[in-house]
Formats: sequence, C-alpha cells, structure tokens
Amino acid sequence: MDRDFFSRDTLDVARDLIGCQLIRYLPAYDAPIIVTINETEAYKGSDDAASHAYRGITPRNRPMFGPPGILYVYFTYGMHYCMNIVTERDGVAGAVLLRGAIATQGIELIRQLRSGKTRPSDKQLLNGPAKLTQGLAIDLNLNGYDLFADTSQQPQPLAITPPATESPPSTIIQTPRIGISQATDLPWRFLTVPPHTTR
DNA sequence: AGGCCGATGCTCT
DNA sequence: GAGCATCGGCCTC
Repeated sequence: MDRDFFSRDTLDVARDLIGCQLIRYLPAYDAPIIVTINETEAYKGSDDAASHAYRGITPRNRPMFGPPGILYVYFTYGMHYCMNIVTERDGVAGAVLLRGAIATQGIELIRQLRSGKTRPSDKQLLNGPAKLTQGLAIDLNLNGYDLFADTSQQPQPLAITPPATESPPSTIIQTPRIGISQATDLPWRFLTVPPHTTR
C-alpha cells in the first residue's frame, strides 16, 4: 500500500479500506496492536455539506486539504477523538473516517486502553470511531502524521497494510452516514455484512 | 432492542 | 453561543 492508494476518489478509498489492517506501535509495549477495519465513511469538500471541509479551510480541518496518506485527527464532544486518512490530491479536500474495526492482535492491550467499567464483546470493542481511537491510543499527537513519510524507519507509530490474504473477501454494503445532520441522503458509509444474524 | 440524556470542551459564527 | 463525523448508562418495551 502506498500514497497512490489514497490519491483517488474518496468513495473508492473508503470502500477499499474495508478489510485493511492498522498496525499500531506503542513504545511502552513490545508487540504491536493490529486491527482489521470493518467500517468507514467518506467525507469530501465543498460538495459535501456534512464534511468539516464544506466551508473551506480552517485551522482544524487543514489536514483534509493536505496530501493523501496523512492523518486527520480531531477532538469532539469534549472528550473523544476521531481519526481519518486524507484522500484525493494535495489542495483538494477529502478524508475517510475510520468508524470500526475488529481486534486481530493485541486484544488484551486494546481492552486495557479502552478501560471501561464493562467488558464489551469483541464485536463491540472497536465498533465506533471514538472507541477505535481509544483502543489504539490515538489522539492529536498523530494529527497530520504521514503514513508514508519515513517507511524506512521501523517501527512506525502507525502503519496500514492490505487485507490479509488468508481472510476471505467479505461482502461490503453501503448505507447513509451516521451521526450527521447534513447530507443524510448520501450513502457514503461502508461496512462488512455481519456473518449472519441468528435468532 | 431501542430511545433518551448527560458529560465536556473545542470550533467557528 | 450553538453545535458537534460520540459514548455509556439508564429507562421502557
């Protein structure tokens, strides 16, 4: 995976990110956290009323106008972080919000970082954008981080890889985006179909 | 299973 | 000053 992957239409990137893996290295721990993305949303620019970039560049949304492959992390509701990967090309706004994932490796550490009172199921552990950043210990320190700047320097704080070849390709469905009040008709949310809903 | 609500502080008008 | 790309707890069905 390279910068060209993200230098495409935001909708295509959002769809193709499903199944990709995030690798998170934390200095205090030997083993990395690895999660598999299963839910994303596309956000564009002046043509997307739900996007932070809709009304042009501001101090907060500046990364969305930057080069593809960098992170756009923002703080919201006074307590949560959400992470995006920037798309399109330098100067054109676009980003994919990472909304959910399944723990693939390091689930003990993820549970520690989530540190809730309750013990969510594996499915509920990272099924939300703020849960994902909490489980991966991602905050504003990684805002603007370039996934492809120094790939020779290992380990990187955060890296992304294509879907594991042994994992069967899953069916991807498209729905309206969640938690927004503008452009609610656009089906720009992508997620994997649950195995099967049993009774 | 689903709806409501409070927490909590930044961002932009 | 209003509104948030949210979450978890508590309530009712």
